[in-house]
Amino acid sequence: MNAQVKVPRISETEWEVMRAVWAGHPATAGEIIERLTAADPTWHPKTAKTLLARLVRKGALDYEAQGRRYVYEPLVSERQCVAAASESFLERVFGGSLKPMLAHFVESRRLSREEMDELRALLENGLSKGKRP
Amino acid sequence: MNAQVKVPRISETEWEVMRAVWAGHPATAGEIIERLTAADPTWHPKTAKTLLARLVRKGALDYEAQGRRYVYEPLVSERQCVAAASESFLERVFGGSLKPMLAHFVESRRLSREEMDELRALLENGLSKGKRP
DNA sequence: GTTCATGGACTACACGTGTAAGCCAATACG
DNA sequence: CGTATTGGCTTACACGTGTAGTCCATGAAC
Repeated sequence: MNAQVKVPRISETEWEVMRAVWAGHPATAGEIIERLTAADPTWHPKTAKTLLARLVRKGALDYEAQGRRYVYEPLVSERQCVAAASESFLERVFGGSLKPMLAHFVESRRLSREEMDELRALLENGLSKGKRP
Repeated sequence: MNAQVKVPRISETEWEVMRAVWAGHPATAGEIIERLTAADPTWHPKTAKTLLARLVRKGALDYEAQGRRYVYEPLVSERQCVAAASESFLERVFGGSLKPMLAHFVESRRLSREEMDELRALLENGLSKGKRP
């Protein structure tokens, strides 16, 4: 189940579209556009359509004709894309060093008491349990 | 010292150049190119020069003529750029939610016991010392 | 059935980015 | 001093990206 498919490069704006698709699929262009405009009313339907087409061409999405309209489906999982983007970011901005990166985030943003606790718990578990659901 | 200067958008490749500059400045183009090729021999001097010029135009670097050559100096600090890039990444990939992001990294990469401890310490301090002006 | 609206395909276009080459002036070398 | 070299300035060019508009077919509304 881990075919390690090559994740295409997803641009900034394309990420928004992908997230709209991941939010629930299969989904028609209309539904996706609805989600996009809900989050940000400045989205232009035509723009969204162009992005959808590009994502299909890139191999990030697939579609299936359903009558006169398409239903889109992701070909790459959010996990995969998140992993790829994170890796790239880590490399580019922190030269690949994880600790400075984590330090930066923990420092830069105030975490609530709860978040800290949860994160701490995550640290504990990550070591002892290392299990992947 | 915190003029909060607008950080220009630094592209992937430009990051490499900036890091070479941050590594020690002022530095001549020659020195910078040396550092770049040291890290990655495929760097072409002309390409590096183009990038330097672009970074100057963008306002990320400044230079001062020193005889027939320039010495470059960053106009934006690594801290600033790291912060900006991190913010953008966090927004794009994790919708701005810090915790899932941290969770992802803690999960995805195996941290050594020491790193975990350090990170945990960081969490403790972050809270107890939370000096927020 | 004719018309309008909806949805997809194709086209447009400027700016960013990666990757250099060509040109020109000053300097170092002989 | 003349020449080769070095370093900067200008130009090139293809592909990616953000942002749409136009064209065309099909289904919905009358």
